[in-house]
Amino acid sequence: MSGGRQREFCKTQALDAAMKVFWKKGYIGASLSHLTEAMGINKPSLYSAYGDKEQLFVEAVNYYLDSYAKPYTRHLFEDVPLKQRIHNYMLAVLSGQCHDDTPRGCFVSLSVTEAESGAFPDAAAESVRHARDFAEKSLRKLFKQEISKGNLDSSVDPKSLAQYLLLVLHGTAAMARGGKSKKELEALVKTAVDAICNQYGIG
Amino acid sequence: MSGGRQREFCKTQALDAAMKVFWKKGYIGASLSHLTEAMGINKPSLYSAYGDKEQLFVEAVNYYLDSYAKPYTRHLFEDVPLKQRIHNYMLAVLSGQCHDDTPRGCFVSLSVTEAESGAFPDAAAESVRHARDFAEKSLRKLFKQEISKGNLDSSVDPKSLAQYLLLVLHGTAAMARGGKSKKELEALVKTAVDAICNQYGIG
DNA sequence: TTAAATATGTACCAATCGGTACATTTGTGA
DNA sequence: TCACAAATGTACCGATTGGTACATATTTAA
Repeated sequence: MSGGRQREFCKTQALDAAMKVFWKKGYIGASLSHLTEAMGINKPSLYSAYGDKEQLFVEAVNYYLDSYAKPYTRHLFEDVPLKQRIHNYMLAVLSGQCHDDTPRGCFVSLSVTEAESGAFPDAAAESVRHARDFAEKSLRKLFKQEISKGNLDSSVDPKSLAQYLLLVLHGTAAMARGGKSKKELEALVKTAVDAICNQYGIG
Repeated sequence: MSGGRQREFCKTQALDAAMKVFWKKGYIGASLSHLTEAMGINKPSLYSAYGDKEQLFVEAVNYYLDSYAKPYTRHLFEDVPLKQRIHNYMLAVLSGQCHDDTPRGCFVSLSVTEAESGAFPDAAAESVRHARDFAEKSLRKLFKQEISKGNLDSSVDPKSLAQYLLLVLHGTAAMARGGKSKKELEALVKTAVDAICNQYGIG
């Protein structure tokens, strides 16, 4: 056991607060003043607990992936028809993009965009790419699985179908961020899922 | 006629350069150093010609709308079948999102997202909203027109159809920004347009 | 009780931010 | 040629940025 004064804040709770600041303001727009205020700590505590701004951001992205994004994928593997699983998944993600307790839109989609500004440190950009790829892998895994089970026609390209759904989710993320209501976006998602399922014969 | 020394740079050309900097780096990320360097002028010249950073941004958004975004809409009203018009329009916008001479993605979609960070001046946010609404209005106008012409079933909601297409374009903007190839995005757009046209009986 | 270890709070650092004062240069109209 | 108007270049402003030195407070191990 190591000696010394014990930390007066919960690292995970503070990380959650920091993540929301990054989500709201972006990496560049989130100043240390914003971060420390939201986390309820001061700068030396932040640097001793997380390293620096970039490492804090990387931890925030990983935390977001584990605590917010990953749980959505359970909808993809439940015991209901494929189309309904897709629908449930899409609506769950959308719900996260429109939640009252978090900023609007998708933290990862936003960060992918910001990472292209040039003012993004390497490790931060890498963590964002990793988070982005997670959803696509889950969807591709699902569709390959369904093809081998015979629930999905083998002429369907798992990659294309996955990318189409991600295209829609990037779209809802941008529109949610822009203020479009959850109800309108739900209708759009329903249209998009219906259209692609009819196209690919997913019943 | 007013006397005085004459400007040594072209206002439109400098504005084009400034727009690309905002497009690449965002409003907050585009510092005056970046801007003046790209524009080839110094700060006092910038302030005397455009006012301040915010007014320069507003002019940049308006310039982008007139010179880049609006010309795409001509595809919507040409003398070819409706589905092909939609397809041509979507591919033209996509092409602008993947052009080598400009940053990737859509300047407006990006700015709408950034405007929600809270650190966005009012006039800047307003000009971005105005630019965003332009595309939707064009599409809704088209579909209303096509319904009254009998080329589109009257059960189709012009607003929903327009929003679906914008959803797709916000999606391609995010994915183009994230590095997805133009070829892959073209295939996705084709899939999305085919799917919605089949759904709505647009031949 | 004491030494080492860790956390916290204050007060600071150089660099950069958006923006401007001022002297200089270059032009127009009389 | 002269007075005035406008653009440019330099050099600066206060505020904020990410980051840290250092003194103090609190803990464990000896």
